[in-house]
Parts: sequence; C-alpha cells; structure tokens
Amino acid sequence: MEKLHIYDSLSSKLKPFVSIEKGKVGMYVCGPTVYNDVHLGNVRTFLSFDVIFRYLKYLGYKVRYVRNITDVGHLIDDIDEGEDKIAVKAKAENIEPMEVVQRYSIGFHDVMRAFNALPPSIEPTATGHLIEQIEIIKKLLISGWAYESNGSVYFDIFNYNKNNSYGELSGRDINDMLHGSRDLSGQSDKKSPLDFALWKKASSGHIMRWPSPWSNGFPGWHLECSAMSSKYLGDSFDIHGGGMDLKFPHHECEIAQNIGSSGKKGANNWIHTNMLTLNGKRMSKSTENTLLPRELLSGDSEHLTRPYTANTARFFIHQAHYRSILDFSDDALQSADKGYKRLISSRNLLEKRTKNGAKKGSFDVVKWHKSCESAMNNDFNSPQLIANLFEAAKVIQNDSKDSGILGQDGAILLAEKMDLWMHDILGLTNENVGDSNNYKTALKAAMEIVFETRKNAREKKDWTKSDSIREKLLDAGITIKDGADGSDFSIS
RNA sequence: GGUCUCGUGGCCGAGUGGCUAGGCAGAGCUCUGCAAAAGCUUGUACAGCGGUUCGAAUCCGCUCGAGACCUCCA
Repeated sequence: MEKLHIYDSLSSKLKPFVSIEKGKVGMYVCGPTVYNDVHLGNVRTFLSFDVIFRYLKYLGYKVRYVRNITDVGHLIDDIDEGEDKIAVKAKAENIEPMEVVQRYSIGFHDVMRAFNALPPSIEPTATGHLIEQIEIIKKLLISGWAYESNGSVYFDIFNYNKNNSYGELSGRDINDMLHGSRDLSGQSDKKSPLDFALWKKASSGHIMRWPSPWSNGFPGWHLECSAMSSKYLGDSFDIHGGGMDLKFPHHECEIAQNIGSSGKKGANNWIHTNMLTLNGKRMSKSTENTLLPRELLSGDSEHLTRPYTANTARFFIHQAHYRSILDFSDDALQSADKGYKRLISSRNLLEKRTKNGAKKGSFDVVKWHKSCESAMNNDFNSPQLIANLFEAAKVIQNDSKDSGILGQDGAILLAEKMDLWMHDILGLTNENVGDSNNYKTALKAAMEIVFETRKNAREKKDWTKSDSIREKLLDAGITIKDGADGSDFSIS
C-alpha cells in the first residue's frame, strides 16, 4: 500500500489514515491498572502500540502519545459494593494504596524498558486529574446525561440512547444487554443496570477518597480516560487504542462520556489489539493463567523449557498481526528464537559486504524497502514486514558467495534499511554482540586474535588445538563458524 | 442463552476471487579435516457440505469446532 491504512474498530473498516492536524498525530492508549504485575498479555498490547508509535514517527508525524496509568477507580466488579482493586491490594498487604501504585508503576516501567518500548509522550494518572474528571461530571449533570443518587453520580444510558447508540463499538443492542443483565432492583442507586458510575460515594471503610460536590468519594473507572484524552489531545483526536477486552464496557462508556460532555466521540480511529493466549485461553490476572515477564526471562515457569530474551519475545509477538489472537507456547518461542537469530546473523554478514567486491549490485534495495513500507502501511502488518526481512536475509546469504548481487552500495543501503526496520520500527536490539558499542568492539578485536591463533593451528593441521579452542568457546557460549572466507562467531 | 470473531500444510503464522507468504521442524544435495553455519531442492494447506462465478481457500448459506465479550482484566 502506498499510504497508511488503519483498521478502525468503530466502523469495522480499513480506512486511509488522515490526521486531523497535518503532520501531527494524537494517540491515546489505555495503560495498566497498577495493582499487580503486568503479564505478557499486557506486554503484547503495549508492544503493538510501541510499533505503531514508532512507525507513525518514521512516517514523519509528530506524535503525541498519551498512555495513562490507572491508580484509582477500577473496581473489582460493577455492583455497587465492588471494591477498588488498588485498595484491596493495599489492605491485603497493609500498606498505603499509593505504595501499591508506586510499586507496580515502577515494575511496569522496568518491564517496558526491558522490552525496549519507547516511553509515551505523556503518562498521566487518574488521581492527578480528579479536578478534570469532576468538571466532566458537572457538565454531564447540567446537560442531563447524568443523575445523582445518594452521593453517587451515574451516567444515564437510556437518556443517552435516545439520540445515540450505546453499544455501537462492541456491536451490542441495549435491549439484549438489559435482558442478560443481573437484576439490581432494591440493591442499587442506579436507575438501570446499564448505567455506569461517574462518581462513587465512599463507604466508611474506603481508604481512597476525595471531596466533590456530591460526596467524599472517588471517580468511576471510565471517566479518567475521557478526562485525560480530551485534556491532552482535544475533544477530537486521531487514534484511541487499547486491548480488545476494553471494547466493552470501558471504551463504550468513554464514547458516551465524550459525546455527553463535548458532543464529539473522541477518536477518529479506534485500534484494538487482540489477546495473547496461554494454553488456548486468554491470559488473565484473575484466572491466574498468566506468564510474567520475569518468568520468561528466567525460564522459571511450568510453561517454559528454558529462558528467552526480551528480543525473542518481541520478535515472536510481532510475527503475528496485532488484531489476531496469538497463542503463546514454548515451541512457538523456540522457533521464533531460531528465526530471529538467523535474521541477526544475516544482518551482521552485511558488514563484510560493504568493503569488498563490485560497487553496484543487481538487487534492488529501494524496491525491497518500498515493499516493507507497503506492508506496514497495510494496518501495521508486522508479520509481512518480517517476511520481507527474511527475503533480505536470503539475498545476503546468497551474496556472500556471489558479490555481484548486492555490491558495496547495495550492502551499505541494505544494512541501513535493515537496521531501520529491525531496530527503529520493530524495536529489536542486537543483543548478539553485547549492549554497548565499546563491548562490541572489544569483543570483536579479541575474537580476531583468537581466529588468528586458530588459523595458524589449522594451517599446521593441529586439529587438537583448533578444536579445543572451538569447544572451550562453545562452553562459554560463543559458537564459531568456519566459512570459506574466514571464521565468524555468534553468542548464544 | 445473546453478540462477535475465527478455523490455513507436522507446529507457529500472513494473505487473498485466478499470480511463491514467511518462520520452525522434516527429507535430499552442496560446502567442509571434523563440527557449526549457510545455500539449493523438496512435500500432503486453506474445517465439512452446498451455492454464486469462466474460476473460490478467498463471496453467500448451512453444519461442526474453537475463542472473545456479555462481571474485573491489555
């Protein structure tokens, strides 16, 4: 595709992307509720948006990427007596709710850093935007979209539904929902079970509470995103994203709040990322069917036979499209790991091609690069991009025997473009040769000396010596590969 | 029960009304002191049954199966 197209889950259509303000993109993504460790399913979503963020920047957009942290208001369930997730954790561990928030916010950031995700432009918290949330409630009350009941404020779905369609994002009919919902008569302040809380009056034992015109209480979960997205991106912005599971009710409620307070729906494009499953079932904190990033990195899990790097996991995740369900398994990780390593070693082979042989080659790097762009323009199709990278790997491998394919110019350009796609867009780092450049250079120099010694031994047919060097290095995690044009190494 | 999505070769996973996805694994060959790596070649695929069409894995219908949401979750 020539131009970027994005699948909009509100209209269920692939739409050409046109930003509201030329050259700028406003993107809001629902972040984590920091009451627990993030698991790999959460990570998948944020990595999907990380690639989207990176690609939009690559296209030249100035992107304002807002990803919130939910630190209040997310209740265990939707009945009136539901408790705040963070408060429950605080009570269980006998600490302040804000200690819970602090601990898991730091944990979340550590994980994001480990997976090489770029930080968002703004990372606002719900508790930091109570005034904005209260202002929205005031507006909704004045215009009649909300009502107060015993110190709590609820959004009036029936009133809203007269001129709007609550449920259009998730494809639901209000009557069906009513039919299937629990009967709350007599035990709720709500007029209808479909109504959702904008402000909740705190019960006597509730720790997290703030003053408001209606009661000492706390905001409803859905409100923060409306408040923060409109504050930082305006009433209409380009992209709103989140996991599929947030479609209903969270994003549905957000749309209702947005229309109620500003007349606008919020985002022009809704992007929903699909679930990461484990054993065919969705990863979920509540059912404990999860795999934590630290378990992946240490290999300490019943689901794994060995540890995997963050890079391998990233590669695995981006090998599937963000809108597809992806099933996590040790086998799948293992094959991703092998493929990824092969890609890296092919890329590293290019260094040799940039200095020797013909100047020009027959392979059209520019055309190849266009096809990578085309893949990403088609709703951020990272699996197709990766397939392209493997095409390039094949070309590089062939070229090491026939230097007329790439040529020096082609090799230099291809190296640049491969780095662009692998590092800048997919966020993969070249862990194979160490993290710092100093380390990389030093190791390479040391290996040259080892190769020299070994070459001498091999020329004298001293196989005992050359093999023992190779075996000892293998024990240390360094694999030697002897080729026609010299030796090379990789780190496992 | 309601709403929706999906069902691709041994496994993972793109795509699409007629043109090789790709990765991993398997087989054969080449290279090679051995090894590793790499290259080349190679295979049974689009759940089943009908329909639309010159042509469908791709569109429509039905059946079977799986999953998600409908209560908190990215």
